[in-house]
Amino acid sequence: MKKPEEQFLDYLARKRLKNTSQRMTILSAFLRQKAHLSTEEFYLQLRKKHPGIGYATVHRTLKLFAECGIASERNFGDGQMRFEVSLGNEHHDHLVCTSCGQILEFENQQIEQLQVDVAKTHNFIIEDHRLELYGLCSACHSTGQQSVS
Amino acid sequence: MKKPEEQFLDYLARKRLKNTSQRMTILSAFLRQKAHLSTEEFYLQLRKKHPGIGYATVHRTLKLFAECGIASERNFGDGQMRFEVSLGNEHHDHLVCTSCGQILEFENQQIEQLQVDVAKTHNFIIEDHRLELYGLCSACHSTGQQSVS
DNA sequence: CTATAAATTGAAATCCGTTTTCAATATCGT
DNA sequence: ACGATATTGAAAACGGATTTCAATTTATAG
Repeated sequence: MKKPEEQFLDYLARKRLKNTSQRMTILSAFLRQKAHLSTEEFYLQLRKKHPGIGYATVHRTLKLFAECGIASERNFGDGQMRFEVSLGNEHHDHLVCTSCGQILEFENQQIEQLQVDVAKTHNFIIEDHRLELYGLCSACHSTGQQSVS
Repeated sequence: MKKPEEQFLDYLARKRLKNTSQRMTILSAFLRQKAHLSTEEFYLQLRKKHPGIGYATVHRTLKLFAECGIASERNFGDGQMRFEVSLGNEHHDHLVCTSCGQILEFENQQIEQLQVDVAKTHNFIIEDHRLELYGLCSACHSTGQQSVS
């Protein structure tokens, strides 16, 4: 498995794009982050340490990460695009807490297989898929908490 | 099972909202439509027969349908909100063709059960979920068609 | 059947996240 | 170091969803 840094640099070289300090700063911050942050949230985090980097650059760089395969774009229906590290983090689906916003990942090979079966019966070729369960995470329902607002 | 018309009128009465000709026109057009239309697409269709009805009214009325349970909002990641008749159309997931845009529905009870199992192991209470398979429908891959553009 | 209060309507304006524009700056191959 | 080319940050533009507002329609009370 190639390292994300390497894969990104390869991609830049292949596309004749340039290696800039902003891109490297954003990459290392991105690889360090754990949560599924939106562009806005990520930008606000980054700005604390690197106030010089603009929102547009962050946005463009996250898109580059997605293009070169080290990140994947996610959309949990809240109107914000989110990015997660995908390289070295194999396919998984999500549990999204509607109370605290926490996003947990899970894998289930049986579900994956059943999806393939469904596709087969509809003569459909799967390119991608998404499965999200929305509800209350353990912490939120055990405290009786229903909402953060 | 209550009829959609009835359920909508009950909802209006309960909320002290008014029964207008626009709302009834939109309701009957909505119940008649088969595809998973976006607000914009639905509005353009409707306008052919009912040019007097404005986009804002269509939008507001579709939201009312969702509130009262006869429609459900869907988001297939293309940045458009879509509505489908949900009353009398039990839970199902979707196959979305990335070439022609067609949206097929399917149900799979085994997948549903596995989702419940996953939730249980994470001590998570499911309120809702979404499963979408993206790829090429039968028609699109059998003709070798890869894109409509 | 009015009169009146309240909800609705359509057009236009606003919102809000995403994406693009553009002039100044930085990078990279030579 | 030079010159061509890509990148940057700020601000503008974009696109779909939502709200505003004055005019109109509906429902209720008299």
